Amino acid sequence: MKQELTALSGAEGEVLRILWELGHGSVQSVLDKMPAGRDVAYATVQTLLRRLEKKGYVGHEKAGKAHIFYPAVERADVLDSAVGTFVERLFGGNTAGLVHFLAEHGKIGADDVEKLQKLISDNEERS
Amino acid sequence: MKQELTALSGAEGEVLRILWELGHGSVQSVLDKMPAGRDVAYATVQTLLRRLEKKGYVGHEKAGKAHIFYPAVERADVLDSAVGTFVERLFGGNTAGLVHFLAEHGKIGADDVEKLQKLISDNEERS
DNA sequence: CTGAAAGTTGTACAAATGTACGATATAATA
DNA sequence: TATTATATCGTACATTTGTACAACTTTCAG
Repeated sequence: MKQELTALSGAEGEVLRILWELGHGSVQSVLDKMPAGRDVAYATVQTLLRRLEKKGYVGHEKAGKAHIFYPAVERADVLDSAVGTFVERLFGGNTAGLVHFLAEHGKIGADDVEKLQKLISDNEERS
Repeated sequence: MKQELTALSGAEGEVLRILWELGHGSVQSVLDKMPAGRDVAYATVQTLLRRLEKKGYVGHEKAGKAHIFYPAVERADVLDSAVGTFVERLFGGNTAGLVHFLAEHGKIGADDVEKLQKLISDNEERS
Protein backbone atom coordinates (compact mmCIF):
# COMPACT_ATOMS: atom_id res chain seq x y z
CA MET A 1 0.00 0.00 0.00
CA LYS A 2 0.98 3.61 -0.47
CA GLN A 3 -0.45 6.94 0.53
CA GLU A 4 -0.39 7.49 4.23
CA LEU A 5 1.15 10.90 3.76
CA THR A 6 -0.03 13.84 5.84
CA ALA A 7 -1.89 15.67 3.08
CA LEU A 8 -0.42 18.51 1.11
CA SER A 9 -1.30 22.09 1.85
CA GLY A 10 -1.83 24.48 -1.02
CA ALA A 11 1.51 26.21 -0.82
CA GLU A 12 3.27 22.91 -0.35
CA GLY A 13 1.59 21.55 -3.43
CA GLU A 14 2.84 24.41 -5.48
CA VAL A 15 6.40 23.81 -4.39
CA LEU A 16 6.13 20.12 -5.05
CA ARG A 17 4.81 20.76 -8.52
CA ILE A 18 7.80 22.94 -9.26
CA LEU A 19 10.08 20.25 -8.00
CA TRP A 20 8.49 17.73 -10.31
CA GLU A 21 9.05 20.13 -13.16
CA LEU A 22 12.64 20.75 -12.26
CA GLY A 23 13.39 17.18 -11.38
CA HIS A 24 15.34 18.51 -8.44
CA GLY A 25 16.60 21.84 -7.24
CA SER A 26 17.81 24.13 -4.50
CA VAL A 27 15.60 26.45 -2.51
CA GLN A 28 16.71 29.23 -4.78
CA SER A 29 15.85 27.45 -7.99
CA VAL A 30 12.41 26.60 -6.71
CA LEU A 31 11.92 30.19 -5.69
CA ASP A 32 12.92 31.30 -9.17
CA LYS A 33 10.26 29.12 -10.69
CA MET A 34 7.51 30.52 -8.55
CA PRO A 35 4.86 32.07 -10.77
CA ALA A 36 5.35 35.74 -11.48
CA GLY A 37 3.36 37.77 -9.04
CA ARG A 38 3.57 35.11 -6.39
CA ASP A 39 5.77 37.14 -4.13
CA VAL A 40 7.21 35.01 -1.41
CA ALA A 41 10.46 35.08 0.57
CA TYR A 42 13.33 32.68 0.21
CA ALA A 43 12.81 31.58 3.78
CA THR A 44 9.22 30.71 3.06
CA VAL A 45 10.05 28.37 0.23
CA GLN A 46 12.65 26.87 2.48
CA THR A 47 10.13 26.22 5.20
CA LEU A 48 7.77 24.67 2.72
CA LEU A 49 10.49 22.34 1.50
CA ARG A 50 11.38 21.42 5.06
CA ARG A 51 7.77 20.59 5.77
CA LEU A 52 7.45 18.60 2.58
CA GLU A 53 10.44 16.60 3.61
CA LYS A 54 9.09 15.99 7.06
CA LYS A 55 5.84 14.81 5.53
CA GLY A 56 7.77 12.50 3.25
CA TYR A 57 7.07 14.17 -0.07
CA VAL A 58 10.61 15.18 -0.83
CA GLY A 59 14.15 14.24 0.06
CA HIS A 60 17.40 16.10 -0.20
CA GLU A 61 21.08 15.65 -0.59
CA LYS A 62 23.86 18.03 0.10
CA ALA A 63 25.77 19.67 -2.71
CA GLY A 64 28.31 22.24 -1.67
CA LYS A 65 26.71 24.35 0.99
CA ALA A 66 23.23 23.99 -0.38
CA HIS A 67 20.60 21.32 -0.19
CA ILE A 68 19.25 19.88 -3.37
CA PHE A 69 15.70 18.71 -2.96
CA TYR A 70 13.92 16.18 -5.08
CA PRO A 71 10.49 14.57 -5.12
CA ALA A 72 10.24 11.39 -3.09
CA VAL A 73 6.76 10.48 -4.24
CA GLU A 74 5.17 9.54 -7.50
CA ARG A 75 3.53 12.51 -9.13
CA ALA A 76 0.63 10.40 -10.33
CA ASP A 77 -0.10 9.12 -6.84
CA VAL A 78 -0.09 12.53 -5.24
CA LEU A 79 -2.19 14.08 -7.97
CA ASP A 80 -4.55 11.20 -7.87
CA SER A 81 -5.17 11.81 -4.23
CA ALA A 82 -5.26 15.60 -4.44
CA VAL A 83 -7.58 15.67 -7.42
CA GLY A 84 -9.69 13.01 -5.79
CA THR A 85 -10.20 15.04 -2.66
CA PHE A 86 -10.88 18.15 -4.63
CA VAL A 87 -13.47 16.54 -6.87
CA GLU A 88 -15.02 14.80 -3.92
CA ARG A 89 -15.63 18.03 -2.11
CA LEU A 90 -16.63 20.40 -4.84
CA PHE A 91 -18.20 17.97 -7.29
CA GLY A 92 -19.41 15.23 -5.03
CA GLY A 93 -16.92 12.86 -6.57
CA ASN A 94 -18.23 13.36 -10.05
CA THR A 95 -15.13 13.83 -12.17
CA ALA A 96 -17.08 14.12 -15.37
CA GLY A 97 -18.87 16.99 -13.69
CA LEU A 98 -15.60 18.80 -13.26
CA VAL A 99 -14.60 18.30 -16.85
CA HIS A 100 -18.01 19.37 -17.95
CA PHE A 101 -17.63 22.52 -15.96
CA LEU A 102 -14.27 23.22 -17.54
CA ALA A 103 -15.61 22.79 -21.04
CA GLU A 104 -18.67 24.83 -20.35
CA HIS A 105 -16.55 27.69 -19.13
CA GLY A 106 -14.08 27.68 -21.93
CA LYS A 107 -11.18 26.35 -19.91
CA ILE A 108 -10.54 23.69 -22.48
CA GLY A 109 -11.05 23.90 -26.21
CA ALA A 110 -11.93 21.67 -29.10
CA ASP A 111 -8.28 20.92 -29.77
CA ASP A 112 -7.84 19.66 -26.22
CA VAL A 113 -10.81 17.37 -26.56
CA GLU A 114 -9.43 16.00 -29.76
CA LYS A 115 -6.23 15.03 -28.03
CA LEU A 116 -8.26 13.44 -25.28
CA GLN A 117 -10.11 11.37 -27.74
CA LYS A 118 -6.93 9.98 -29.16
CA LEU A 119 -5.51 9.40 -25.71
CA ILE A 120 -8.54 7.55 -24.53
CA SER A 121 -8.99 5.34 -27.52
CA ASP A 122 -5.34 4.39 -27.22
CA ASN A 123 -5.83 3.65 -23.56
CA GLU A 124 -8.85 1.48 -24.13
CA GLU A 125 -7.10 -0.64 -26.67
CA ARG A 126 -4.58 -1.52 -24.06
CA SER A 127 -7.17 -2.88 -21.67
CA MET B 1 -16.74 43.28 -9.82
CA LYS B 2 -17.31 40.17 -7.81
CA GLN B 3 -15.13 37.77 -5.88
CA GLU B 4 -13.56 39.38 -2.85
CA LEU B 5 -14.65 36.49 -0.70
CA THR B 6 -12.35 35.07 1.94
CA ALA B 7 -11.54 31.81 0.18
CA LEU B 8 -13.29 28.57 0.93
CA SER B 9 -11.70 25.92 3.06
CA GLY B 10 -12.08 22.30 2.08
CA ALA B 11 -14.77 21.43 4.57
CA GLU B 12 -16.63 24.61 3.81
CA GLY B 13 -16.54 23.81 0.14
CA GLU B 14 -18.13 20.48 0.74
CA VAL B 15 -20.98 22.03 2.66
CA LEU B 16 -21.50 24.67 0.04
CA ARG B 17 -21.63 22.05 -2.68
CA ILE B 18 -24.34 20.22 -0.78
CA LEU B 19 -26.25 23.42 -0.41
CA TRP B 20 -26.09 24.00 -4.14
CA GLU B 21 -27.43 20.53 -4.65
CA LEU B 22 -30.24 20.97 -2.19
CA GLY B 23 -31.02 24.48 -3.22
CA HIS B 24 -31.40 25.26 0.46
CA GLY B 25 -31.60 23.37 3.68
CA SER B 26 -31.25 23.14 7.43
CA VAL B 27 -28.14 22.04 9.26
CA GLN B 28 -29.69 18.64 9.61
CA SER B 29 -30.46 18.20 5.95
CA VAL B 30 -26.95 19.20 4.99
CA LEU B 31 -25.60 16.76 7.51
CA ASP B 32 -27.77 14.03 6.02
CA LYS B 33 -26.30 14.67 2.60
CA MET B 34 -22.75 14.33 3.81
CA PRO B 35 -21.05 11.51 1.96
CA ALA B 36 -21.30 8.16 3.67
CA GLY B 37 -18.22 7.59 5.74
CA ARG B 38 -17.70 11.29 6.28
CA ASP B 39 -18.47 11.15 9.96
CA VAL B 40 -18.93 14.58 11.36
CA ALA B 41 -21.05 16.03 14.15
CA TYR B 42 -24.11 18.18 13.76
CA ALA B 43 -22.33 20.99 15.53
CA THR B 44 -19.53 20.85 13.05
CA VAL B 45 -21.76 21.33 10.06
CA GLN B 46 -23.39 24.13 11.93
CA THR B 47 -20.10 25.85 12.50
CA LEU B 48 -19.20 25.44 8.87
CA LEU B 49 -22.47 27.03 7.81
CA ARG B 50 -21.95 29.86 10.23
CA ARG B 51 -18.51 30.48 8.82
CA LEU B 52 -19.78 30.32 5.29
CA GLU B 53 -22.35 32.91 6.13
CA LYS B 54 -19.82 35.16 7.75
CA LYS B 55 -17.66 34.88 4.66
CA GLY B 56 -20.63 35.75 2.51
CA TYR B 57 -21.12 32.43 0.72
CA VAL B 58 -24.50 31.63 2.19
CA GLY B 59 -27.44 33.34 3.78
CA HIS B 60 -30.25 32.07 5.92
CA GLU B 61 -33.79 32.70 6.91
CA LYS B 62 -35.71 31.46 9.89
CA ALA B 63 -38.33 28.77 9.54
CA GLY B 64 -39.84 27.56 12.76
CA LYS B 65 -37.04 27.13 15.20
CA ALA B 66 -34.49 26.21 12.58
CA HIS B 67 -32.40 28.19 10.15
CA ILE B 68 -32.69 27.45 6.50
CA PHE B 69 -29.47 28.20 4.69
CA TYR B 70 -29.08 28.87 1.00
CA PRO B 71 -26.20 29.74 -1.31
CA ALA B 72 -25.59 33.44 -1.69
CA VAL B 73 -23.03 33.13 -4.45
CA GLU B 74 -23.04 31.91 -7.99
CA ARG B 75 -21.83 28.36 -8.21
CA ALA B 76 -19.97 29.04 -11.43
CA ASP B 77 -18.07 31.93 -9.90
CA VAL B 78 -16.97 30.02 -6.86
CA LEU B 79 -15.98 26.96 -8.83
CA ASP B 80 -14.18 29.09 -11.31
CA SER B 81 -12.06 30.51 -8.58
CA ALA B 82 -11.56 27.27 -6.69
CA VAL B 83 -10.68 25.27 -9.76
CA GLY B 84 -8.44 28.09 -10.90
CA THR B 85 -6.45 28.08 -7.72
CA PHE B 86 -6.22 24.33 -7.70
CA VAL B 87 -5.01 24.08 -11.28
CA GLU B 88 -2.63 26.93 -10.74
CA ARG B 89 -0.91 25.20 -7.89
CA LEU B 90 -0.81 21.60 -8.97
CA PHE B 91 -0.71 22.04 -12.72
CA GLY B 92 0.95 25.40 -13.11
CA GLY B 93 -2.24 26.83 -14.49
CA ASN B 94 -2.43 24.31 -17.28
CA THR B 95 -6.02 23.17 -17.30
CA ALA B 96 -5.55 20.92 -20.28
CA GLY B 97 -2.86 19.24 -18.21
CA LEU B 98 -5.39 18.42 -15.54
CA VAL B 99 -7.85 16.99 -18.03
CA HIS B 100 -5.08 15.05 -19.64
CA PHE B 101 -4.21 13.60 -16.30
CA LEU B 102 -7.80 12.60 -15.68
CA ALA B 103 -8.07 10.85 -19.00
CA GLU B 104 -4.76 9.14 -18.63
CA HIS B 105 -5.80 7.73 -15.31
CA GLY B 106 -9.18 6.52 -16.36
CA LYS B 107 -11.15 9.10 -14.42
CA ILE B 108 -13.11 9.98 -17.50
CA GLY B 109 -14.16 7.70 -20.30
CA ALA B 110 -14.84 7.86 -24.00
CA ASP B 111 -18.50 8.59 -23.42
CA ASP B 112 -17.63 11.62 -21.34
CA VAL B 113 -15.39 12.94 -24.06
CA GLU B 114 -18.12 12.51 -26.59
CA LYS B 115 -20.44 14.66 -24.55
CA LEU B 116 -17.67 17.21 -24.23
CA GLN B 117 -17.28 17.36 -27.92
CA LYS B 118 -20.90 18.16 -28.41
CA LEU B 119 -20.84 20.71 -25.64
CA ILE B 120 -17.85 22.48 -27.02
CA SER B 121 -18.95 22.62 -30.60
CA ASP B 122 -22.23 24.08 -29.42
CA ASN B 123 -20.38 26.60 -27.34
CA GLU B 124 -18.12 27.69 -30.13
CA GLU B 125 -20.99 28.34 -32.48
CA ARG B 126 -22.31 30.78 -29.99
CA SER B 127 -19.13 32.88 -29.95
C1' DC C 1 43.72 31.93 6.69
C1' DT C 2 40.07 35.31 6.63
C1' DG C 3 36.13 37.41 5.61
C1' DA C 4 32.14 37.72 2.83
C1' DA C 5 28.42 35.47 0.57
C1' DA C 6 25.06 32.09 0.54
C1' DG C 7 22.84 28.45 3.19
C1' DT C 8 20.66 26.17 6.93
C1' DT C 9 18.46 25.96 11.58
C1' DG C 10 15.77 27.28 15.25
C1' DT C 11 11.95 29.63 16.17
C1' DA C 12 7.94 32.56 15.95
C1' DC C 13 3.39 33.93 15.31
C1' DA C 14 -1.13 35.27 13.80
C1' DA C 15 -4.85 33.42 11.26
C1' DA C 16 -7.35 29.71 9.41
C1' DT C 17 -9.13 25.00 9.92
C1' DG C 18 -11.45 21.03 11.59
C1' DT C 19 -14.01 19.55 15.12
C1' DA C 20 -17.26 19.86 18.75
C1' DC C 21 -19.21 20.61 23.80
C1' DG C 22 -22.35 22.87 26.94
C1' DA C 23 -25.73 26.23 27.82
C1' DT C 24 -29.57 28.48 26.38
C1' DA C 25 -33.71 29.40 23.58
C1' DT C 26 -37.86 27.92 21.24
C1' DA C 27 -41.40 25.41 18.93
C1' DA C 28 -44.38 21.64 19.25
C1' DT C 29 -46.77 18.25 22.11
C1' DA C 30 -49.22 16.19 25.67
C1' DT D 1 -49.13 25.25 30.34
C1' DA D 2 -45.35 22.19 31.43
C1' DT D 3 -42.32 19.11 29.15
C1' DT D 4 -39.63 17.63 25.67
C1' DA D 5 -37.23 17.53 21.53
C1' DT D 6 -34.64 20.57 18.56
C1' DA D 7 -32.03 24.40 17.43
C1' DT D 8 -28.94 27.98 17.96
C1' DC D 9 -25.08 30.48 20.32
C1' DG D 10 -21.05 31.22 22.58
C1' DT D 11 -16.85 29.25 22.99
C1' DA D 12 -13.01 26.31 22.87
C1' DC D 13 -8.97 24.16 21.37
C1' DA D 14 -5.33 21.56 19.17
C1' DT D 15 -3.31 21.74 14.48
C1' DT D 16 -2.11 23.28 10.30
C1' DT D 17 -0.94 26.91 7.27
C1' DG D 18 1.37 30.85 5.42
C1' DT D 19 4.95 33.68 6.13
C1' DA D 20 9.38 34.96 7.68
C1' DC D 21 13.31 36.84 10.85
C1' DA D 22 17.64 36.25 13.22
C1' DA D 23 21.46 33.61 14.38
C1' DC D 24 24.66 30.36 13.25
C1' DT D 25 27.44 27.59 9.74
C1' DT D 26 29.85 26.41 5.76
C1' DT D 27 32.01 27.34 1.37
C1' DC D 28 34.85 29.92 -1.60
C1' DA D 29 37.42 33.75 -3.27
C1' DG D 30 41.34 36.46 -2.30
